Amino acid sequence: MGPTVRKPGVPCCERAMDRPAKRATSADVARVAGVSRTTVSFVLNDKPGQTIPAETRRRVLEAARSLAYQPHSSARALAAGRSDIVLLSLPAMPIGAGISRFIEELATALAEHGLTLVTHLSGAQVRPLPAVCASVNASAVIGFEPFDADTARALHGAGAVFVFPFRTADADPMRSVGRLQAAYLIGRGHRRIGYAMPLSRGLRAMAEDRLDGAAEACAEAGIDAPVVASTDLEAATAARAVSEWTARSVTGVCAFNDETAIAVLAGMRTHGLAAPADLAVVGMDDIPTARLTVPPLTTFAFALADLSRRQAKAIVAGLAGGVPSAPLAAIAPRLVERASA
Amino acid sequence: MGPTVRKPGVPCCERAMDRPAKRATSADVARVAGVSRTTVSFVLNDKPGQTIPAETRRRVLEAARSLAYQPHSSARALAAGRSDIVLLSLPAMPIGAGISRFIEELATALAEHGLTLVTHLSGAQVRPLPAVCASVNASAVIGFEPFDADTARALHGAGAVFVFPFRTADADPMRSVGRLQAAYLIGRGHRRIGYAMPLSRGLRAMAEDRLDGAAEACAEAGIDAPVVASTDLEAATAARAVSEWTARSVTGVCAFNDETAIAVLAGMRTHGLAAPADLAVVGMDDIPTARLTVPPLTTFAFALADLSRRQAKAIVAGLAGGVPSAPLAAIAPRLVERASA
DNA sequence: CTGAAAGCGCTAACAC
DNA sequence: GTGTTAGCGCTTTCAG
Repeated sequence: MGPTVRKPGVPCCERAMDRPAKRATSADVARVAGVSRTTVSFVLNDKPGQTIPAETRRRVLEAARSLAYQPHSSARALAAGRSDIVLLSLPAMPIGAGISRFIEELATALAEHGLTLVTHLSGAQVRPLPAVCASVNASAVIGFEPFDADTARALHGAGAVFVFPFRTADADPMRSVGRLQAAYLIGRGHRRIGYAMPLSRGLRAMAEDRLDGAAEACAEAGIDAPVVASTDLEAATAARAVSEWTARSVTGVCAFNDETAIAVLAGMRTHGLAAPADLAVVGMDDIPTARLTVPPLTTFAFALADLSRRQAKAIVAGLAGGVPSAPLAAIAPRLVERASA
Repeated sequence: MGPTVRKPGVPCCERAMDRPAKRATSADVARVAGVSRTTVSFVLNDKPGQTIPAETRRRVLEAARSLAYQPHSSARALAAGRSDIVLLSLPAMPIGAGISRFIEELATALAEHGLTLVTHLSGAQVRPLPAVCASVNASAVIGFEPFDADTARALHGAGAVFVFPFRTADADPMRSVGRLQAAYLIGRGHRRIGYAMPLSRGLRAMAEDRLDGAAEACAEAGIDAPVVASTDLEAATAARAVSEWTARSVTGVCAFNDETAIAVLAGMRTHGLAAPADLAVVGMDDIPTARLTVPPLTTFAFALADLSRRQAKAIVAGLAGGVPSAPLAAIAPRLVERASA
């Protein structure tokens, strides 16, 4: 391939500077500003209840800037007894634009309160969450999936002050997606519902919850529980699932998520079936490519935008010793109606 | 929706225990084991060159376990002058199964060396990387995208010892994807290549690099530079791009990534065109749904698996003061041949 | 209003 | 081999 011309100024694989460039400490700032470290600490954190002369303030700020002073987070955490880190644990599932956006907004909202969000992709092999939490010294950890009792205990033990799974006592977002999907289908006159489970083990627990929700909706409508069939993201496998459904006269299927739904669509294609006439399918997530299928996928999506604000608020309140706000429970997916159901 | 039955033992929105459950310190362990803190530190980190009696070791370990001792990471980082945190900066793009897997493996490889990986989704609004780096006190930061000089400098200033963008001096993986895509098409006899750019601003820089690679391949083959058309993930927009290509007698198009490729396929459909006969399209990433399109998408994918091992190795070496290993450069996407080109 | 002093929990020279 | 002793950089009472 040969050496290519590099854009100037773009370092590639850089080592530390020869002399590790000792970071300026708060003592340095104090010296330059001609005040004590205490004063520096006060103005930099603008401690309430302190009345520092404007001139002194200015000098300190000026000194800090000129030295490119960056408080040492570990030292601060050690002294203050708490870090400004919030850890977000993400399940092993594709992170689409929706979730990215949620994360971005959550990070922004948290940043406004001086908190830093980092994420940890949980996975089978990876370090357990409590260990990561301890490593980064997180003050709070947020989970997309509920934590089991052991994990929660360990998290507390590792110093995490609060734990905020999305699932709350009042409502289970996972359940509600299944519920909403099934209810939508039932509302369109379907009396025999199918459920497309992912074959992937990692998604199992979440899928089971969603299925439960769908089953609840069926029960309430007085129809049979969903006919469950599993599939991976392979047309052939999905085709088999489709056979099961048609054989049992299912007319509408809730897919675990959009990817699964797209697989179902592909499976239908190999049978020469078309949605929604032959079989209606509804997905979940509204992934970017959901509108590019034939027919465009009817799906649901979490309104992640305001969720992020609420989560941020709850965490800040929690860290401040308050009680997490109740509205956290009121998270429901919204319908994105297209043409597949 | 009504109250639903909760699985027992699954906490929902948990506050810290009433009494914050003072974590055991190394002094506690020392007391219980009847030794000094130094000894505790030695056995717990099993410091090389120390020869501690097996019996003492056992007592210390036992005491640590019984107290559920967890070293305080901030204190450790402060004293040792370096944390065990590696920060991975991810661009604002969908994280598919491939990247997830890469991250998981990277985390595992790093964990084997006592390092903890956390990730940060970079985005427009979000806190700048150096700030996050400082907050978590990362020892190293890895980027999927290259860092500009300012960022790199700031990163060092924030205490990050090493910076390892994937792009190296010898080879540019981004460029090479464009190159490979175009070369593949050229190899199949196409003499007039199109390039599908994403409309999304965030992807722009990456896309430009890939396009450069494609242009290089064209130049080397002695054919015209790619005909560039932009599209978002909407069939109508993509259809317009397709018109541009067909109007300029393009017969094969390289798409920025699979999602863009799928959009192109959708755009072709609205024109009644079929791949690869009317227009060949090749994607990049091998996203899960790439095999579910009609026709299944021919695409490329990074062999992330061994990349992760090499990155981990390089980082460990770098942290130990060594020189990052050269083979980092040799990262090339592999072809996933299906039917769209 | 500002400074002195005491740690936060841990590591690492250096003695014993 | 193990304990003693300094700090790491910062926050935070408590005097001045």
